[in-house]
Amino acid sequence: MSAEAPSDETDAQDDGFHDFWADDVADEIEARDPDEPIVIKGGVSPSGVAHLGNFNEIMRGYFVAEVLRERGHEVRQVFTSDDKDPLRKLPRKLADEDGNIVGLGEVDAGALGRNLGKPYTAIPDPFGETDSYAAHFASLLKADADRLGVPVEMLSNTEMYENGDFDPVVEHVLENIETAREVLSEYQSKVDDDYVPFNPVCSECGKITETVTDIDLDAGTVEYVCTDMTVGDNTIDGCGHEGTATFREGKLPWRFEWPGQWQVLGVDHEPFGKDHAEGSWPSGKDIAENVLEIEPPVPMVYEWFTLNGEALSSSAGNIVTVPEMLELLEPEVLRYFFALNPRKARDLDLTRLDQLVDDFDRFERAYHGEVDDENLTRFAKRAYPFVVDDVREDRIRLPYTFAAVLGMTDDEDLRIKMARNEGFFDEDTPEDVIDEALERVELARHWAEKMDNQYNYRLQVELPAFDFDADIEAALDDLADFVADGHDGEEIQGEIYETARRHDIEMGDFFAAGYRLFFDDTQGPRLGEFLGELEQDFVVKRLRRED
RNA sequence: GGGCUGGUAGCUCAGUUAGGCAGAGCGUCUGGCUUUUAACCAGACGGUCGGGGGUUCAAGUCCCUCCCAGCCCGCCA
Repeated sequence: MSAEAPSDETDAQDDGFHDFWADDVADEIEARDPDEPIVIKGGVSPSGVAHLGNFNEIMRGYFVAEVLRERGHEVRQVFTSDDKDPLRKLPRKLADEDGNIVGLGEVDAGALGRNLGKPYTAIPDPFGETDSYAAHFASLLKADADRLGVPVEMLSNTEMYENGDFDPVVEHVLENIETAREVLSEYQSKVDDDYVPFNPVCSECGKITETVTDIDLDAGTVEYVCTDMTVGDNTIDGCGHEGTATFREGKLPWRFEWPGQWQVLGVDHEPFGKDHAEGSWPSGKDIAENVLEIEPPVPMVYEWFTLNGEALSSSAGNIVTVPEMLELLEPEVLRYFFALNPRKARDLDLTRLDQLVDDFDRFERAYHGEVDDENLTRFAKRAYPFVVDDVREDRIRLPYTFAAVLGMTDDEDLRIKMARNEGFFDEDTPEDVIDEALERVELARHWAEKMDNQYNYRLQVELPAFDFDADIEAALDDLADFVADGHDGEEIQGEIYETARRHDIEMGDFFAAGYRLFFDDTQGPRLGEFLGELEQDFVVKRLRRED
């Protein structure tokens, strides 16, 4: 993704106020005079499903990364999978390698249950495709990032421990354990004089343990006992094994691990959700500054969005994945969604996706200077090049709902003709532009089907149930005769009006009768032209209400 | 109970930094395109900017207070 700097975007920069939030964050990062490459991180713990909510972590950082790249910096965007964390409870839903969401019943749940307490990287992939549960999850996220055109480097925490990347951090924290305890105890009441900020992996049962009995800094090892671990209301049994672990055979508690990642990776910026704003961030910042003695990254808190008015929840099934979204809209529309102000809690209402797409189209027109809205135009001038891969003027965007209407037929020529009739294409519109514009039809069609809304027109193969007045029936018979004589769609359309007038029936009632017969609905596409495209015998029989 | 972030038209949202006429799109309604629906054109309707108070010549914007929502304030991440 490359982006040219719009030439008319200047004055705002002088006084520290920008039209695109990513510029504000970029300013803050630049103000610290960071080493190149600038590192922007995101991260999650592998859970059951990689859903769209996780993409805040990736997309928010992405826009900042792109802004910095445009300003001439080298930027490395990384995403850590916190995959040395133990599996604490069984997920209720999982996503398979294609992003389809499946219940636990469809995988070997028993195998998962036996692995409670073990690091995600030590648990087999429930789908048997990749090396581990963690690898499965990471590959889903990576694939989704690719789909959205975001170059992000996936990093495994487990590997970072194995490589020894964390050795200096673990060593430093254990060396300064008094300070570490003191700082963290401000945030966690559990921290006392016995607290050891290191959790070894039990060499016997493979679970993460919490009881360290001795530290040997010279040898770089700790002694531990594999005791029970309390997780919420449940207890994960320890095996009682007493052993020795190196700094690579365990992990830091997350409150230390997060700042540890900042240190190891040299993180300059990290966006995080509102849940971290009050708990983890203050402690992470404090630990970074006063235990690790590093500068914490520039933070950015983003609001969560809701889906169809409810919080995202994989257990409640209220989630959507990137592949699912990309069946309904273009990647750039999804990118646009994440380019909007992160501080606003938004609702992603799938029933009103047309609204989101309309907003995007308007945003795009604003970039091209075609919208009389100063605020929107300023935002679009700056942000659009980061949202759309390939900035061009010749694109034609069919309104989403109109594209949905075109989706009632699979006949591409009919789609083109209808779009032409509505003025979206003219005689000079190049074929590839038309083809590109029509790509939206499949998306909008999926949406209409999935939502089963008013745009979900289906030609009825069987004669629907109906109840017409005698004069309407007579008018339908007349119209049938007209069609039987052989006329094109435009003529049929005209004749519908003529017939209705002749029989002195309400235009709306007559159209409603037509939509009932062909779509079993009260509305539909422009009827005459549509009938003109269907097989004549079929239309005649249907108008005569014959099976 | 304390803290953080939000609350602007029926819906989705700009505008809040740095006080200066309450805005857009969609929806709705009316009319138009000598043709219903979709689209398009014109117009209209639509507001206690969450409530109240304060500062100011002037407040959606600043201050105080209250209400509502989400999150954090055990553990974990």
